[in-house]
Amino acid sequence: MSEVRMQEALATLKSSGVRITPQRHAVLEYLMHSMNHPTADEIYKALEGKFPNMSVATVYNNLRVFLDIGLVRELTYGDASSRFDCNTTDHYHIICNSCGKIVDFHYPALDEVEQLAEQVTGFNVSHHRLEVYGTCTDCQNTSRH
Amino acid sequence: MSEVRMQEALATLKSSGVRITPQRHAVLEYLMHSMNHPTADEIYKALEGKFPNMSVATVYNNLRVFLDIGLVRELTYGDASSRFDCNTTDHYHIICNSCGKIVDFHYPALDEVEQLAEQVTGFNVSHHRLEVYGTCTDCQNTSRH
DNA sequence: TACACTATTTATAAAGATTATTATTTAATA
DNA sequence: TATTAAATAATAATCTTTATAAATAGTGTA
Repeated sequence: MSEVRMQEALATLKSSGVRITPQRHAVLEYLMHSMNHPTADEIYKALEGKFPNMSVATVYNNLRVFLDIGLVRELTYGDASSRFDCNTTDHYHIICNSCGKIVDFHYPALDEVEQLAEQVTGFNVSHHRLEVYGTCTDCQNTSRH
Repeated sequence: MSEVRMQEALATLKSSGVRITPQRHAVLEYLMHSMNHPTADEIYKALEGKFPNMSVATVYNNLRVFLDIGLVRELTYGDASSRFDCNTTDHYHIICNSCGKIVDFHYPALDEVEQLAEQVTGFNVSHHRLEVYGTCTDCQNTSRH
């Protein structure tokens, strides 16, 4: 979104010894300005005009790099494509059963659940994921006809 | 697990107009007696001895049937294979980062989260999913060397 | 029990997402 | 500018799941 975050991200990449290629820059920029958690293919198609020769593998490679450095998060849902989220602050997602739209929402991190799970199972807990499902306002309206 | 549950499941199938074929019976039985949320491929391989000519599609077809009737739940994790859980009572899963083992644990359903998400986003919430990740006791021990 | 009807199975191909491979190109640094 | 390791492009391969069509087999009925 903001130019500041983009500059910070570029600095993080540089300090990690990652080269800033035009394709890499474009993928990162698209992610930063995107509000809808795009898939790898959506990114690929969006940049097709600017980079007619770009390979899908390049998109995946760069997403992997960003993941490793912690610039983006991967959202995986079953057999469908992964989606990528450059907002790495603490938040959860609510997903529309009808159109698949993903919306962010905030909620105090569920530390209790982690603690209870740890006690009951003996696991050494690292993190958790939570998604809420439902029907978004748009789909509620269209189905009202 | 118990014979009673198996009989109930068969009755549910019959009353839904679903035929009880040997393959279907075997897949259901394997799921019922399985404690580790198997993948479609694991079920397929496990029944290979008994049904040398069985097709993978048959396993998927039957799992789909069981899903539709509500006898099993599908657990999807990114690009890896889906896993199937015949325990349809309210519970969550904790997953080992190291070996992938899935263990059940109970926790009061997170109604508050659903309510808050509904208020904040305007969605009409249907359900949620939550998974906790960590290292299981076995993997904690083996890594201690 | 035999028949008929339709669901189910099998075998195979196909789709779709992601990864692997390798030759070519290019960014960063001296 | 030259060098070198990293990144890209093009392609093939892998893996899970679904689609298709012909063959098989359950189940109700005569």
